[in-house]
Amino acid sequence: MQENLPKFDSVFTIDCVIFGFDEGELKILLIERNEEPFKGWWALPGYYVEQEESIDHGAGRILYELTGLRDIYMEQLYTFGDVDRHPQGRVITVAYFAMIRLNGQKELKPVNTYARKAFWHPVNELPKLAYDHTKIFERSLEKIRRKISYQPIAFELLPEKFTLTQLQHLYELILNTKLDKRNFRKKMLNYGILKELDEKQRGVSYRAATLYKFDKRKYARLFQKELSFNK
Amino acid sequence: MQENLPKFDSVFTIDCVIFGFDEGELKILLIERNEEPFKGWWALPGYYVEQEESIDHGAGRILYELTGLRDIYMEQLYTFGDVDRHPQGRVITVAYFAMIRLNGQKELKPVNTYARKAFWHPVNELPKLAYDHTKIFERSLEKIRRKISYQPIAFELLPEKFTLTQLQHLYELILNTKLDKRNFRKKMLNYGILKELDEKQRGVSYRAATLYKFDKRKYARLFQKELSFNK
DNA sequence: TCAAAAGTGTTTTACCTACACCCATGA
DNA sequence: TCATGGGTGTAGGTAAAACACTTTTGA
Repeated sequence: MQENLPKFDSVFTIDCVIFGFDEGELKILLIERNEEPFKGWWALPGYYVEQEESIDHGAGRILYELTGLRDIYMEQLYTFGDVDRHPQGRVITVAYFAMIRLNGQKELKPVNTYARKAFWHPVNELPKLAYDHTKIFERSLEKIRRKISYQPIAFELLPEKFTLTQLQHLYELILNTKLDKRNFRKKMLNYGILKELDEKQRGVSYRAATLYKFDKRKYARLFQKELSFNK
Repeated sequence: MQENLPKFDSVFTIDCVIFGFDEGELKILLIERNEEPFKGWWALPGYYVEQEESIDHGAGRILYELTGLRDIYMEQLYTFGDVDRHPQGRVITVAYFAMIRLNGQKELKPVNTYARKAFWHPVNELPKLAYDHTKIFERSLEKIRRKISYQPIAFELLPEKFTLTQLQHLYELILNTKLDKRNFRKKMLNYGILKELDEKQRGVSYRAATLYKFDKRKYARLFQKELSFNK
């Protein structure tokens, strides 16, 4: 950096809101902080962006270091830049979010000692979080609610094979509402992005449900095209 | 800021994409830079965020200093943080956008000498802009396209009194498509957010069109409520 | 009287909504 | 055989899409 640019005591960080679905609950990934300020508090995984990395790269790196999770596709949510959001000075944070599949709940191992541990926490009973992380979380919840209403992103949270009822429950959870079973199934199947499998649910004490898979290619064709105003 | 926080040679800036509608064209506000790098180039109005101001505040201040425009409601668009986006070092920028009404095209007077002048430029024939500002502009155009498809934000660009045809032309311009006149009018009037005035267009050499006003209160009631998934 | 834009209605189609019963399975 | 969720269809309403002609005005 050349000298003729002003220098500020400014710091940027990244914070990640990672949603998962487990045991019938919507959860987010939290860490227990191992550093001041807010030592011992729970917080979103977040840390400083390095000088020589893009913020997208930083988001991936930080998530890995604090949780051991790798190669998660995250989307930028919003940038929070109130003056007093950090007790020690001016820290602007770029929030990212992602929805991921919890295959068998692998253990989360922070690589960085900055996090004492990382764990999944149900969104319904979140405690007070460090900094303005509660606000960041709330904004991300609004975001996925809005998004799920026009793109079936819920698949990202489900196991590879799932039943329509599981899918419906997830929608109901995220949207905090009840949906009509027949209408829900009709609509989902109509999208044409579900592949019905020959397989059925196993080990349930009631009629076993058909399993479905999500068809990524058809999904992309349907939802990545331009949104169009109705003529 | 306390000493125990790492210090980076990092700088944040704000860049503003301000849309206006004039002479039947969609325009954005550009400045001519009066400082290196890119001295003499055209760029989005943008500058450094100060230490003791929130980024929202910074956006308003910077726009005022570079253009003389005040009290414009801007919305955060996206944060751009590639490593090489600024030739002199690491600069992360938060982009904001707004759509404003050009009442009689007041002259734009930069308060800061950093901008030699500020002016409106049609979006269809934009030259190469400084930094990655072309990319920022393109992203903001996508954003208003998407947004106008579910919220009638086009009003913000129009004069207080406007005809339905003017409104339709603006939609067609932003969406880059032709719309059916009858369907367009039906849909717009059905929203119930337009007040028909007793007044007609004047000074045109054809049948004068009825003027309409935008009903802010009804608009707010309609579009600020929660989006709901269809049951 | 001509040019130019204003203004207007109907039919078809697609999708959303509401709603209730029988079926298959394991305990 | 019972409890539990799986699975299915139809009718009514609303909104979008397609489509063409008459009216008004000033030049």
